[in-house]
Amino acid sequence: MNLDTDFITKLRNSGLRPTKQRLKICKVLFDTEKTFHFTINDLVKILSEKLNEKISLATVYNTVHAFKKKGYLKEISINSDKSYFDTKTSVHHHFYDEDTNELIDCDENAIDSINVKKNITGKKINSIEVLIKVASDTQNQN
Amino acid sequence: MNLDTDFITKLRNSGLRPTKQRLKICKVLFDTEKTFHFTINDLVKILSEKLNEKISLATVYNTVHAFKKKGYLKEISINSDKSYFDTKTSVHHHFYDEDTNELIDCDENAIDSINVKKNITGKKINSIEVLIKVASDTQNQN
DNA sequence: GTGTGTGCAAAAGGTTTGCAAGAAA
DNA sequence: TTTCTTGCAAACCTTTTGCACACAC
Repeated sequence: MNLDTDFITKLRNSGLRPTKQRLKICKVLFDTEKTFHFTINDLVKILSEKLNEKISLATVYNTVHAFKKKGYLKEISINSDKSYFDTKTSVHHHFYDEDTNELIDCDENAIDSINVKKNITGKKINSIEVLIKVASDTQNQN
Repeated sequence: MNLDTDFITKLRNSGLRPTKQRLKICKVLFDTEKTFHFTINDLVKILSEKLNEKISLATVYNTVHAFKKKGYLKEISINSDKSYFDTKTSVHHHFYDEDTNELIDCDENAIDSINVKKNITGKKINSIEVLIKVASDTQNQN
């Protein structure tokens, strides 16, 4: 498979040196047909537990932020104390399951495009994102 | 003015003892015709600088969380390292000014009601909130 | 070789917790 | 007097930083 070569090219093209660590992280994040959500902690865990790769925390942070800056990752806002990242970088909406704290992509056509009739003066809209909070139908809320 | 009495009643009705500290915090948060956004740090600053009230951090956290639990405050999600709270507790949308990190309420009728055509099976929708990120029109992005 | 990237440990925020002292009921 | 609340400091967790060493070019 030529994935490694692809990643090397990808990194080089964006001015990032294709180091061993970055390639490992690429493999975890982009070597899959599916996009997914993760926290830095998730990523470190996957690297160390599943791949037995111990990449230092600082390097993981550096890499994730570098990838975000290059547009390979997106940071997502949910009520939380930590940052979530998304390997799907296009603008899209999310469900947030309050029972499980899971973040789920919303089908592209499940929500009609949103028309903002009144914007802030002198500002341009960079993104419009919807967060739909859901919870179990039967369970009581507290 | 009977605001103190109002707050005392409000607190008592929700099972919270109307302590000196909680009443001071009530005054800052609810003794105004306007709703507003704040972080815990903002609140501590207002209390200490403007009102010269030094309420311990732990107490402010306790109180804000108690108020949130009782539905007097709402926590808002934006890409950030700290929690924002909102004294307007009804479901509504926000602009987030990426230049200034300011959170601005969106006019109620600036966005049409959103129709979610496909929900997660077995879950009920608790809220649908839109975050519109804006930035200066002239400024370059990086 | 030069400059960039990595790894470690320490530091820095924001938030939570444990516990003794104080206030409300 | 019993229970809830406060305040302080320490603990915690996520994220950032400084610096020496290592690697990519």
